[in-house]
Amino acid sequence: MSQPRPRTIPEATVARLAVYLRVLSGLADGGRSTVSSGELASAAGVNPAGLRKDLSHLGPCGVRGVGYEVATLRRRIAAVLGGEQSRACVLVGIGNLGSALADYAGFGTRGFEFVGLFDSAPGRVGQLIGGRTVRPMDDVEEVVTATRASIGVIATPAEVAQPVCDRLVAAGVRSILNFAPVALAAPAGVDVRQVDLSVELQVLAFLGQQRQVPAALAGGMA
Amino acid sequence: MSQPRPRTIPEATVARLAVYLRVLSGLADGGRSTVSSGELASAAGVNPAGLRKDLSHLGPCGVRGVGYEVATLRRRIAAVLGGEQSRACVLVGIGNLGSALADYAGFGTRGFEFVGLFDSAPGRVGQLIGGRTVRPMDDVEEVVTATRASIGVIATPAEVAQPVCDRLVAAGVRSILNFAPVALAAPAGVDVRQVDLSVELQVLAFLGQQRQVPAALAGGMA
DNA sequence: CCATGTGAACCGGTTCACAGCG
DNA sequence: CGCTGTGAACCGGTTCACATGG
Repeated sequence: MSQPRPRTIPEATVARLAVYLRVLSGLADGGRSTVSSGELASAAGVNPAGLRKDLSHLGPCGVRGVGYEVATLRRRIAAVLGGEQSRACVLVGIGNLGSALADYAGFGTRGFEFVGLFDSAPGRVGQLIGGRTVRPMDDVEEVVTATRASIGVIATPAEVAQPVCDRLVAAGVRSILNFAPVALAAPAGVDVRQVDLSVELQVLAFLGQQRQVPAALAGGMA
Repeated sequence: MSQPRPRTIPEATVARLAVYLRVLSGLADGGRSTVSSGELASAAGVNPAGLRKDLSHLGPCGVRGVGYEVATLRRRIAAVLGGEQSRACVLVGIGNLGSALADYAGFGTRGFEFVGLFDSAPGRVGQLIGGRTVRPMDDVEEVVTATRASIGVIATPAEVAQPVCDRLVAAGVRSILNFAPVALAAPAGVDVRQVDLSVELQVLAFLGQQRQVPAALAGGMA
């Protein structure tokens, strides 16, 4: 309400705040009332000093010599992430991945609501997924307009991702999470985030293979 | 075969190489024989200079004044990523997300083979997903040993992810891709990569909300 | 002449060490 | 005395501008 808003928060920090929020929710459910940076950091898989620096972006919110109050910190982070109000999302492409996303409870509990599931395959339309009925792609503009959905999730095959993106943007969507393996072009003012599952696996495999090579070289190089 | 191996490649570069590889495959299928850094960069969604720097880690592989030969570059990247040989993976947790992963063609075409799908729910065992039969969790050690699978993918609920991880590591898995929303602890020498779908959405929502605030402040601050 | 390849500045983020305070 | 909060060094990665060479 007033102006104790921190000017800006690094994107990397925002991503971790979301993780802390999840851990804090678990702690709160377990009845814990306070945590130290060390404990919270270890549960989140990060370095304690880094965690404290992350939290410093919200202004002081711990008690020196003691730690952080779970309930307070949780509320504080949720407020900064904008998690208090619910946000309407549409999801396009209800294949295996789309169904997984529609069903995933983690979204609902964080204030994201899928107000529309869309697919162009007649066979998919009408199916009930995560309590919602899949609608034909033709309805997408109407739903986006009616619900003022500002977030769109694309889980279609790569070939149709760009046209789907264009339609979403034209209908008023301002943020897009893309699971299709193509780089999407969108006008300025529209955020696009890319999640590429096979890239993750490829990086992992590379690191694994790297682990071997240096060991082998150690003998030959010295 | 010889030692023209670059000493080391930044992880961020490895991730992008995987993307370039996909784009190049598409270009090759389309019959293209050469590309410039600008064109390839735009298709991959990155900056041209950055792309050239990425490729420089493989040693010179373009023709000045012309561009890159699609087939050659493709083979070169595939070789560096180790994509020539097929790698055995096991996948634990065949819910919606697990099924999506098992079905995803993008893995197979990049040299990843799921040699075992596992779930502890008796109802899931025996199902046929992506051409493979789901096996009971009890078989996991046997399969990992027999196939020498070095990569494990976890798509279970958060509560069981850590014990599953422990079993995989004990059985010989050295790299783990974790989709469960918990930080996994693993011994040194085991790589763990975390993919958190709801975090991505949360970051996107935050950026979207940020877009509004500065605009509003502009009037009040001046 | 044009696009690659790269050295050098630049930037954001991470780590460290310690000052500050309950 | 312990844990938070933070300024300063540190590091990896990105961007830029230009030298290099077909």
